[in-house]
Amino acid sequence: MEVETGEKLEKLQELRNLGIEPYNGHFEKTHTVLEIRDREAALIQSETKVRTAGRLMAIRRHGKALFADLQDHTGRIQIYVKRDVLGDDRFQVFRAIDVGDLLGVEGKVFRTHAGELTVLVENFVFLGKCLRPLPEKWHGLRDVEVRYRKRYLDLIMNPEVRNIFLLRSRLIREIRAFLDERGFIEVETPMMQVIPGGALARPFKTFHNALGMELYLRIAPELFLKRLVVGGFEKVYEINRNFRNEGISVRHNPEFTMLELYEAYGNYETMMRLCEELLSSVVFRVLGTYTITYQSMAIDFTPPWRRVFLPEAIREKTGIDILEDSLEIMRKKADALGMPWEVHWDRGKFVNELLERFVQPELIHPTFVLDYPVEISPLAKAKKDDPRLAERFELFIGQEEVGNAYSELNDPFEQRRRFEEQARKRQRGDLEAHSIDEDYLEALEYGMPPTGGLGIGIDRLVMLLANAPSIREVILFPLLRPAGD
RNA sequence: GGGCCGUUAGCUCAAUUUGGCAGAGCAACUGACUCUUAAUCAGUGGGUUGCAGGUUCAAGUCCUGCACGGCCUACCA
Repeated sequence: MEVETGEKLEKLQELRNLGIEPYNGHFEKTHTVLEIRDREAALIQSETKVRTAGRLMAIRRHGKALFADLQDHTGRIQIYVKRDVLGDDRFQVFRAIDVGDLLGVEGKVFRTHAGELTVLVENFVFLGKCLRPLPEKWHGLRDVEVRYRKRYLDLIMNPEVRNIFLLRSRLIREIRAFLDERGFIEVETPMMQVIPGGALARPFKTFHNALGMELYLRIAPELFLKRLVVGGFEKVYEINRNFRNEGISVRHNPEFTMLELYEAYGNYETMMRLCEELLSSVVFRVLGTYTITYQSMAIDFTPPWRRVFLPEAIREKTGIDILEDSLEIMRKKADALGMPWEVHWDRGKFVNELLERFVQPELIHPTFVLDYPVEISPLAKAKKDDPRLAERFELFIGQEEVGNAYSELNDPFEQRRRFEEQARKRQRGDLEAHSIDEDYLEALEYGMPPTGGLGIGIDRLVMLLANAPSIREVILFPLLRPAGD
């Protein structure tokens, strides 16, 4: 162990000499810190002895007495330790107690002359030794790399970080409550898949030894959830991890959390209404308001939300008609706009680029973008009045894509044609193109009802609500390279 | 993948434009102190300046390479 723990090890021995086994403590709480604060008046009046436990975050020694700050998962409270109250022997123990140690205390609650709510310690149980110094008490832990690598220290030291993850937990709980109330069933589908499908992305590959076969970590649960719709689960959802073998950025972590839900007899219109209701009500329940500020953008979740038609929006911004213009014309117009393009871009790629560059920056308030080209929507139903477009929308909030939904393609013949088109792209070297999934096609052949499906990126939603500039601030353990020495 | 920036004590940070004995606060340790709360007062210890080379009489500082991280960009739905 390192040098600075040497003194702490001596204290560990000192505790043992005083008859305390530092790692054998047991203690049952009667109150959390928050409960003590909430019930202060009654506790003081009835002179109730509370039992609470936590980590010592500061110690202020005063000779024959000391004050300390005890932190649990609900907050901090001051404790007051007096030799008068504990007696000489037990007060001695506090000579060997450090900031960072875990302690259970029992005593009456009172207010000091300075007005600080305090537990007067009459009994205590030592619950664990901290052998390393905690980061600085005032500035906390700032080093971003250390914060991510040692998230436990980040959580101990920085309450605003703890709050982000509490917010994340509440958000997910509210989403579940909303869907459960509406009769959705939560399910879990495979993370390890033989054919990674349901999205256009590169997968992680792994290997099953006993079966002697390659497997992929899922890039989406979509095709399995739709198999369940075939099976008669008419309303299903899954909140779980997806894995995509792509770049890391402030908006991308290789593993990230998605909500996907499917509703039989729905379509993208019903998904739009559901999405609007779900997110606006969940935001309101978690934050108590419909309006937030994200990175200096004022965002209003009050429904109804704006709807923008993608071909129209692009035409307005660029003069490009993504349906009528040939690739050649689109390239010329892009040149005129000063937008760089590449030879291998097809129409779908062009649309994405145009959307991102010219439309997306204006999508601050929640906005549905509708009418995506079918080429980039291989699992979505085409529109009846214009088969070049899919019954699909994406949801943008704060300039970020947060959701994606469509009327699910349930025609097995058409789905096969779409897969075959994707396979051609794949053969041409597009590693993100979808693979042909025969097993899924077979499921469709048994008949899938008309169905609406919706996916929502949970991490990005948490970023918005927590005003977090990086996805790493909302993922407890974001992926980092191993630390070098 | 490319560009820019960063890495100094356990933590937060200093270290003259233009190389000259590596410092402070917190934490730790010793002592005083029974209402303090960034407690206070007196004292003490603590560094392979991310790693490896190079230039120089002399490198935290200049140069090269590497590692890790951050931001931008690219890739990416």
